[in-house]
Amino acid sequence: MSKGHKCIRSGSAKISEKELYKAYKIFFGTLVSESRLKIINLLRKGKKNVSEITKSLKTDQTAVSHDLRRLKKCGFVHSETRGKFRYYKLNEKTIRPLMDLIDKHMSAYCIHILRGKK
Amino acid sequence: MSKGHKCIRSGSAKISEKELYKAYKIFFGTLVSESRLKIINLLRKGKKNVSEITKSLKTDQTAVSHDLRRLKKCGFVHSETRGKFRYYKLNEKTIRPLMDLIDKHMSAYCIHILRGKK
DNA sequence: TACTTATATGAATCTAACACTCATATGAGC
DNA sequence: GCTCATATGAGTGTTAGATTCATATAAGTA
Repeated sequence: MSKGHKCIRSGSAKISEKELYKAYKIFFGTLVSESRLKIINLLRKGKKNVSEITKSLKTDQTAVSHDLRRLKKCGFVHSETRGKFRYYKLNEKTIRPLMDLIDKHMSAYCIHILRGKK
Repeated sequence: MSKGHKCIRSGSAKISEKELYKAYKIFFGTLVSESRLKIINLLRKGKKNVSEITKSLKTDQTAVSHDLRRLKKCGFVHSETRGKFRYYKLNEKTIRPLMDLIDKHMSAYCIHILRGKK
């Protein structure tokens, strides 16, 4: 069991360790973006459609759609279409508690992270 | 309160929104690295010194030290010196539960993240 | 003291991952 | 057919970061 390929179960599929790390990379890479983090923090307050997000962040619709696509791909958000609007909402099961933990961590380490080296 | 600069409290200091996002970026950027994730996952099993980590990951000591420095700066790990050895251990308060949540998330979304577009 | 082991740091280089933007597509409602 | 809402694709420039080398510090040991 500890020799050879390590495999991880994801849903019904088996994922190699290499693939898992690739997924991690995409997942966390999604969060290294001010605009996507702002979208997440906005959606923590409740569901919003694309126009609302665009207006709220004072940015451009195309950029928002690109960001939402990546957020959705990584499971940060879910979407729901109503007429010509598409509403996005936070993944309540994992992402909300995760962001709450991040807040907690940041309130303790933010200054440390920002201060130069060491 | 909602107009003008938003400020966040971190420990005893006040942090502007801009700085907060900078910290987020550094924090998550730390996780977009296979080697650092491997270190974290290794330390989830218990404390290890630098040589042990280096051996376990079959890599080079310099690289490990660089990674540990960043992990420490961001509050992922703490260290404790014993003689000429330095032991690193996971931050139990926030990072362990955070990684547990990530595991949970990954077990549901990993395949989705890996599959091409959409 | 000098030597070895353990760990950290600094600097330089090379590269890949993004953000951003433009142009366009799709699709709903009117 | 037109407008609004949203998505997609492709191209480009920028930058963060991985990696490596050379060296520093610091503890233990002979």
